[in-house]
Amino acid sequence: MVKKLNPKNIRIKDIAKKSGVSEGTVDRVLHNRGKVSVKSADKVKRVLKEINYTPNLIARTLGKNKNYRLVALTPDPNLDPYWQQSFEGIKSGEAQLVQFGIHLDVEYSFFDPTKKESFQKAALDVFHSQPDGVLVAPLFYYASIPFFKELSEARIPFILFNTHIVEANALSFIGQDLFKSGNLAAELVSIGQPANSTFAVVHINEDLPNSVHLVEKEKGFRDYFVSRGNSHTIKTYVLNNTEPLPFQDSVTKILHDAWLAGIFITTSKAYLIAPIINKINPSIRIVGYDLIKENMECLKHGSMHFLINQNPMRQAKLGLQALANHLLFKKKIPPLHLFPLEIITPQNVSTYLSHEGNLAGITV
Amino acid sequence: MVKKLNPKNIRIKDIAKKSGVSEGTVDRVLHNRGKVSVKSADKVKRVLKEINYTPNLIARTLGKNKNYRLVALTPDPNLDPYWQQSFEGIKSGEAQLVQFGIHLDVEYSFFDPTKKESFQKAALDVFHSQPDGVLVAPLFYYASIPFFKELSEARIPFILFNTHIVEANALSFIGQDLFKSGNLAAELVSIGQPANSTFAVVHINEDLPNSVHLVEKEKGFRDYFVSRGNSHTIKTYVLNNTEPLPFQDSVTKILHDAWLAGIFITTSKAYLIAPIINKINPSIRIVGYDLIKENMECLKHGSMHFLINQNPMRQAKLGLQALANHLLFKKKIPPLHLFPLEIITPQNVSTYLSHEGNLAGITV
DNA sequence: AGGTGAAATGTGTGCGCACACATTCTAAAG
DNA sequence: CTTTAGAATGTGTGCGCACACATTTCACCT
Repeated sequence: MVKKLNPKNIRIKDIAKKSGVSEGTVDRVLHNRGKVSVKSADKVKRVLKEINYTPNLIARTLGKNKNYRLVALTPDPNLDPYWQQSFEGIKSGEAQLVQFGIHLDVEYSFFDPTKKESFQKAALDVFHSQPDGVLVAPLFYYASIPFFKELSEARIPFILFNTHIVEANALSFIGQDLFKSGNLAAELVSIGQPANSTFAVVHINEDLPNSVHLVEKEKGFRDYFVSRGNSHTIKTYVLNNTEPLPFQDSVTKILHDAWLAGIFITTSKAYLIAPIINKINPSIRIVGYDLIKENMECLKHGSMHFLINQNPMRQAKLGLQALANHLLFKKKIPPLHLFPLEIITPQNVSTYLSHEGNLAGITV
Repeated sequence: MVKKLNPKNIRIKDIAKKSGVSEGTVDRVLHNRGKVSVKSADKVKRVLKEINYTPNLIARTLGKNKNYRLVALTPDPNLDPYWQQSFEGIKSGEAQLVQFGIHLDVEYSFFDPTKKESFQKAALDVFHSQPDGVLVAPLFYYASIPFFKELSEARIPFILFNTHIVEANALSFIGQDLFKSGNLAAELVSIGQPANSTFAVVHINEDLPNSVHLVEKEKGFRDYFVSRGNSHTIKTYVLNNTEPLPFQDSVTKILHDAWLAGIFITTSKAYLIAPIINKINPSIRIVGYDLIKENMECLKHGSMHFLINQNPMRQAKLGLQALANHLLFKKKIPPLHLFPLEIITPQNVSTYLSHEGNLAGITV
């Protein structure tokens, strides 16, 4: 095997030697710890400028014998398979970090994704426990703003995922551009469809005006047709009661309302609608969200045609890793990490499944 | 900040204490270095069984003062934008590893992707340099088999990407399932199209019988229609001369041959065809491969409708990281890492672009 | 000149592992 | 009973960094 001593990497020791001071002084300059004379600081800075020092991130974490305590503030995974996947993503990120000797104390604070008050209570708990970092899916705009203000003031770093709240001033947002997501849904629902078709946007089981993310998707959906001067008709429906019988009734009513060419469901609950629709009129194209087991069944059976994958698992996993990168490796975190809008069809769904999980490496 | 001493992680030292032997003995047992009495070995093994020891991968690399020399055997990036992206992926992987203090000597051996002999020569060079690991895109089946045999015998680990050669007995393959890729292309080209349509498969600028990957895609394409008992007609064309004039001629001939509803181009060269077709008959749907600049232009202008992203950048990056995981971290590498088949449309193409590159973390 | 305190600077240690090397044990030979 | 090779076992060191702590420097005062 061909091997040779590594000549490349520059250590603090090298900088110290080059600038004629001790390692301690270099360390103080590098970290702005003060207690350095102007003269010494200059010497070190000059050397730093001429060579390109990149600290060894691995060595940096070595001496860390402290445990960071992080809290994930997300909807209760037991209430929704979507959030179940998100939960698994955090677990998976945790496990990966353990492999590298990084033991995080990850705690959870769950809330009911349909209840604003539940979120508020959970957020309060999180703040009182004063963690070292927070990963949060801020589903409720107004309820979350004061929480973020508190965190900021307490200098507790936090990362948003799933729903972007720009004013939060978070360390980073990880998720998708929901407006573009709506654009894409519109494209998928209308490909190969005749002019003058009618499409429906259906929101299921949510407090629509308070749910920015759903509104954003619909905006994108409508924008697609408007900006292309298309002659299609778009209708919006909100379904709240998901009890089987009244639900079936409302779905049937939608179909009687107009002859639809396609339906766009803005949540991961498309599987509740698809089979009903399909029985009545199998030619209606249905576009939904997420690789939930039930949705994939519909894809396979042909009662649903497209899914847009929000990849909650990877979002959460990345969120946790970003927090670790920030706290332990002191890496710079990009403030925005937008995921691609993944299109799932009956033909490629299987390739997304085998791919989830087995992410074995050293990178995002 | 809430912190506390880490109680969790078990070190070699702990195992040594628990089993009443020294760290050295534990180390010898862990790595099968021999020179351990049966009695001691048993004591250690018993402890190992009861506790779940996971070595700290970071600490493992710390003492490594050797440089591993890796060689990437890929088509010349200057000859093709697709391979340019692959090249960038390797570079990016390298940079990421440097951040963690891992300095790899990555060398390159390029070949002409259209010339078998060029591959053979480059492969020979690689073998003679006796690297510590190889990352290779084995475009030519028969030419690569003896190369892999040599590597195996010399116990040089190698990873395949882009094209899978099962018999190679590689450490791992990273890429896509090309048969399924053909399935997907068929689905995309036929969605919303009337029954009894005619579709064309077009191979561009390749030695078809020698190019397993293209044949596999066509098989998948045809299989889709056959297995669904569809009444469509499929035609195959091979275009070799890409000089503007004769090329335009052959494309026009294809269109005169039959009234086509859609065309599937099996390489990343769809951009050569799309504008020509679009001018003659803009209703023909075109499905191609890869986020090459030229292809994306066609998407935006509407002369192309779907791309399947093979993600050469991430394939190559993962390949390099897998090699590092194997050599440095001694992680187990999954023998097959199949990428999802990503569907690109005019509406989601931008989300794939911003996403490339800014992969900042500690994981795949 | 000697003393003093704060500022500046330097030194030492540990993180967990791999591996080189030193030491101890054991059994057979003398 | 001693010697000795060879096996078995134990100890020490370095990787690069962060941080605690020890030491030096120096201006200023008595």
